[in-house]
Amino acid sequence: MVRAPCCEKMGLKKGPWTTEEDQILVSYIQQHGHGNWRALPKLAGLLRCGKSCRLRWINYLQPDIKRGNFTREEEDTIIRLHQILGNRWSAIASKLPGRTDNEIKNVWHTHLKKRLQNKQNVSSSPKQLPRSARKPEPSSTHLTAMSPQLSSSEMSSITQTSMKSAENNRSELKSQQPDIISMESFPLIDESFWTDPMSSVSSGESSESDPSTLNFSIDIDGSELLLEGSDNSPNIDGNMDLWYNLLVGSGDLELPPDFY
DNA sequence: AAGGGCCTCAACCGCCGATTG
DNA sequence: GCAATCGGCGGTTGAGGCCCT
Repeated sequence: MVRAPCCEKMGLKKGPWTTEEDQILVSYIQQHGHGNWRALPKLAGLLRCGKSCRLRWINYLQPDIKRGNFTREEEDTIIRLHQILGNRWSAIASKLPGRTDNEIKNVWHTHLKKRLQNKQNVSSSPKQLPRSARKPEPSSTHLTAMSPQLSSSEMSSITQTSMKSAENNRSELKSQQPDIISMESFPLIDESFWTDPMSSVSSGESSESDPSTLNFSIDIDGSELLLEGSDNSPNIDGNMDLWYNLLVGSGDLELPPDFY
């Protein structure tokens, strides 16, 4: 049974790719596609491992790769998505056509992280705390399941640094509050949400009970999810703008001046 | 001009979930 | 059901270029 042993690295080349290797890889994939990455280098006549070939193709040789500096808009998008998704580079990359996860990861670590840190330092003042001080987690977001309703203390436990941790938190909450919330009533927003035509967002409106609260309801495959932002919440500050811009795609809402 | 430190980014590493036999 | 591989992901590394003194 099973396949040939994996990672037979003996005799395989490492390090930077030559133009000859690039040409071999490109012409092979153009002719045959990349059915099996592990078998590809052998079939193409490359002394590389399949992983190396895959990486080279995805990050550099693919025809629709966009080279060159990131635009300000792209950088802003990365920052916003990172606030919500955390270090899920591939998910962020999927929202930036022509950009790869590796490229985005690099630009984050070399430029954007510093940019955020600098702006936070510059915007610090006795009357205005830095964002990091006002927000416990960089991407914390207040989510409310439309039905059933949760108390504010219950909601605060659904604060997360990424969608992945959000899933974990919901699992935790489910185990703690089995009668209050179910996974079915609190659907996960993942990558498919952003492109899934079944998902839709209604425009934001102030809560009737609390005018400082802004609600957005999202229909995900028939399940309604409410995003709730409140001035009273230390976690929501700024994030309603993020949600709104990302979900509704409006450029009208401006991020706070100290955001960057 | 030299060289030391910093920055950038392509590539590698190791892990994990999915898939396969 | 189990074991092994595959594909994909995020973290890390290091060579080379750039900048500053």
